[in-house]
Amino acid sequence: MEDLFGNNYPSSSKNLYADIILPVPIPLTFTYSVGPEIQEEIGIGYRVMVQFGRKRILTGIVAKVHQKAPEAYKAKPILDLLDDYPIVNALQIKFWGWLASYYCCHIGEVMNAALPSGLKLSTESKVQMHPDFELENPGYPMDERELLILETLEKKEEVNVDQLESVVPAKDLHKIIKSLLGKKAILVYESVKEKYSPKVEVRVRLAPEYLSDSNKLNELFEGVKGKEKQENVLLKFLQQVPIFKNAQLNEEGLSKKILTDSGCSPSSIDTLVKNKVLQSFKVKISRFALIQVDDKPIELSEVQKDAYDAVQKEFTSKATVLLHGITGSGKTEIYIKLIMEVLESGSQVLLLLPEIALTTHLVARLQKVFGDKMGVFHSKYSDNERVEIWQGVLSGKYNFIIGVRSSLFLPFDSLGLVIVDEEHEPSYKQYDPAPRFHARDAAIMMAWLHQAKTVLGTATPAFETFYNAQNDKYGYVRMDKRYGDAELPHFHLADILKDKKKNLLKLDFTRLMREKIQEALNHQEQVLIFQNRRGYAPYISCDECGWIPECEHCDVSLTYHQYQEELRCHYCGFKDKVPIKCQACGSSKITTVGSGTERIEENLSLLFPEARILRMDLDTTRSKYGYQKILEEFGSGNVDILVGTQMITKGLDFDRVSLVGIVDADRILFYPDFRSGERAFQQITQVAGRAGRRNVTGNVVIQTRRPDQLIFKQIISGNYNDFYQQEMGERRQFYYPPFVKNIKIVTKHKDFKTAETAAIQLKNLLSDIEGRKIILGPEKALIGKIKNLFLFEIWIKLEKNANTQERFKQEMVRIISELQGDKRFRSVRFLIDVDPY
DNA sequence: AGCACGCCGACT
DNA sequence: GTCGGCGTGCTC
Repeated sequence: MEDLFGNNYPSSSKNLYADIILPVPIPLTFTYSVGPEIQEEIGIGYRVMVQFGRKRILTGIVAKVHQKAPEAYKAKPILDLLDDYPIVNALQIKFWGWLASYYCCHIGEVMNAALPSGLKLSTESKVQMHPDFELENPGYPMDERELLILETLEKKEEVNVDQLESVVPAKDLHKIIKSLLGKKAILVYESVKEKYSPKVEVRVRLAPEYLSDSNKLNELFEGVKGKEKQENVLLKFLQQVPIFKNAQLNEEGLSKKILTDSGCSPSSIDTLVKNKVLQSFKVKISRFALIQVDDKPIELSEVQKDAYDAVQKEFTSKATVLLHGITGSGKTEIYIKLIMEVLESGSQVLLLLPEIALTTHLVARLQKVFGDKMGVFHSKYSDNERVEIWQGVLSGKYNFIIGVRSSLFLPFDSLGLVIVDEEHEPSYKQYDPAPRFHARDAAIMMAWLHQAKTVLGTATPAFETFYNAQNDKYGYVRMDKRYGDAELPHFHLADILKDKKKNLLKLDFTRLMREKIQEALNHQEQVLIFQNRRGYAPYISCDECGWIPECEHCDVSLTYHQYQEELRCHYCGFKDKVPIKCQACGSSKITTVGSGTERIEENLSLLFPEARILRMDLDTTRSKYGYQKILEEFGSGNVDILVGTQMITKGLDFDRVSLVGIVDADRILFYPDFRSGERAFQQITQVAGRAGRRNVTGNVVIQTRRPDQLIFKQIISGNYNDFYQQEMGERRQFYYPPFVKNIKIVTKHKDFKTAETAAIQLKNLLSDIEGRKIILGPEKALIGKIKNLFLFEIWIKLEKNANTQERFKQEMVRIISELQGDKRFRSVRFLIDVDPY
């Protein structure tokens, strides 16, 4: 409505408030008042700028709009509305709330994890001289440094705080600015700047008048006759953009870069633009190259078709289906078929993959099928790229996202299907920072919010998942035939101790392993060697007294890195020189103990000097494309042996691998954790799955000191169910998940005693909470000190009852915040990990 | 978390 | 005397 003076007021101005989620670790939303200018627009999911505390200006997300004025305080006003449309939808806000409550963290922490930092805003403090202030007549005495700043400000309109650091030392700057503020000599204000800058391309097109009138075009060519450069530009343009065939094409234009790349000079293009022959314009472009779509229909085999039908059938009664298909059974095709179906119905699809699987051929394969409708969300991408994917989901450009854990936070509004591939992967659980969520479980929740379906795919289901399938909570589809009927590999157990006694163990390799490798090499077949430990040697030790160098800040031994000739702590990055003498007894007999991938690689080159060997671990794949390079190299057949960590279990699908060797199975098996058996089964089965080809049976050699272990029999027979049954017996007996719900609490403090006391106190308080439970500890954590902070752990086992769990968590959070109020424990950090891994 | 306020020790 | 250490309290 317009008043007499032409001012515009919202028709129904009222007292409106908004609850804002702010990126701070406080378990609340904050109520701000909504000014009349933005009352019409504001809504859930919009970004706003607010002042928080005395100094800070933050970006927040509107969680709720209402008219209830807060009673205890006066709400501050929202400073600014940042968007024309909500950047986060209501389902996401619900999802955030669920994560915060289920995983016992603050909603601000969820917000921090969810939004790419390009969508949070950067506040840059700017300084300017106070309009009423006169340097000649200051009104207050000014010291020298204050005058320096004022002089700088007089020269320029506005200055960034950090620019003043050149005038006055940074550490004093704050004080001086504060003092100047007090003297009303300057103003400090925040200017908000979007960090996100879309990538733009400059394009040119022909001015429209030439399009409709062919005479004009002829005239044009007459006109440029003799002006060779310009003529060239026009010809190249028409060659690239055949406007005679399709006039529409002119609208899209042609990238200026294409013209300059084909030999046109930029200046001649500019001249044509200046003469209004060409028009120059800018378009936002995606950072991802378009890939040709392969429109061949995918063909499912009989087995795949059956499995696909079975999944669909399960979906009629269950929202979540476990697709239990052994390695090489062809789950990917089933995914593709399911995805296509959902996309055609107009819904969105999310495919989650573990980090390391995201650089493999699976992505390329899917990209071939889905082209640029598919967005890839990777953790190695820059923030700009993440924002682009975010906007792409928002605008509907991407209906299908394939990505890591954090792609769960993208602004989907109509998911129809979520697929969690390699569902058993422990890396789906986030530990640091909060929210400590499991992507598989969160995905199921997310799907539920959208009334969508979930497929959990794996060759070796997590016990929790299989348990749910057994109890009819999830649907279950099994595929136990390898694609193309490839045979399962032969397993061999090699006894490390026996060989050692007979002096047959050479450089970590048993005779059997060496023979099998030689055999494969003779047949020109490829070999994978698995060692789940990177670096050269895990530690060094004194032969005389057993002394082992340890980190000064952490409770771990230092790892020996041969390449840099140094000892390094994998927890805090501490580095030390390699000692020449034992610091305990003075002996100079210091040797390396154990083997990492680096040493295995070296050993192999000594044992098989003629073989071409490559190593794949965190150290050799650190660069953006390091991983792909190694895979390509191996795939090309120029490599005989690939040594690597977990990584080699993912995405390798090479026809020429006939042997898989596991250097030290015990390392996987005897990890002090109730899941070690499950994990060993998964890992060994996964690596073993890489062995074998269409018509030659593969071999798997497992080196161990305990070949009698039952688990090996079960792995070898591939009998997941037997293994599951037996392990579950133990889990039931000793109260482990899935029979109980686990919560781990870690106390962290620089003082050992304080960390311990806090944990003891907490345990006592927790014991009084109602409900059936077992509380273990506190115990010093496996690694008792990291970065000079001591760690204590409490493990809670709760009965399987949603109400008990809910109540327990609520009480627990209350107790912890009370405990933090105690001045002894003020600086103790309490980390809550629900469903720890 | 981050930031201010306030209360103590060791310096020009 | 003040600079700066960090313990304490609060943020709509």
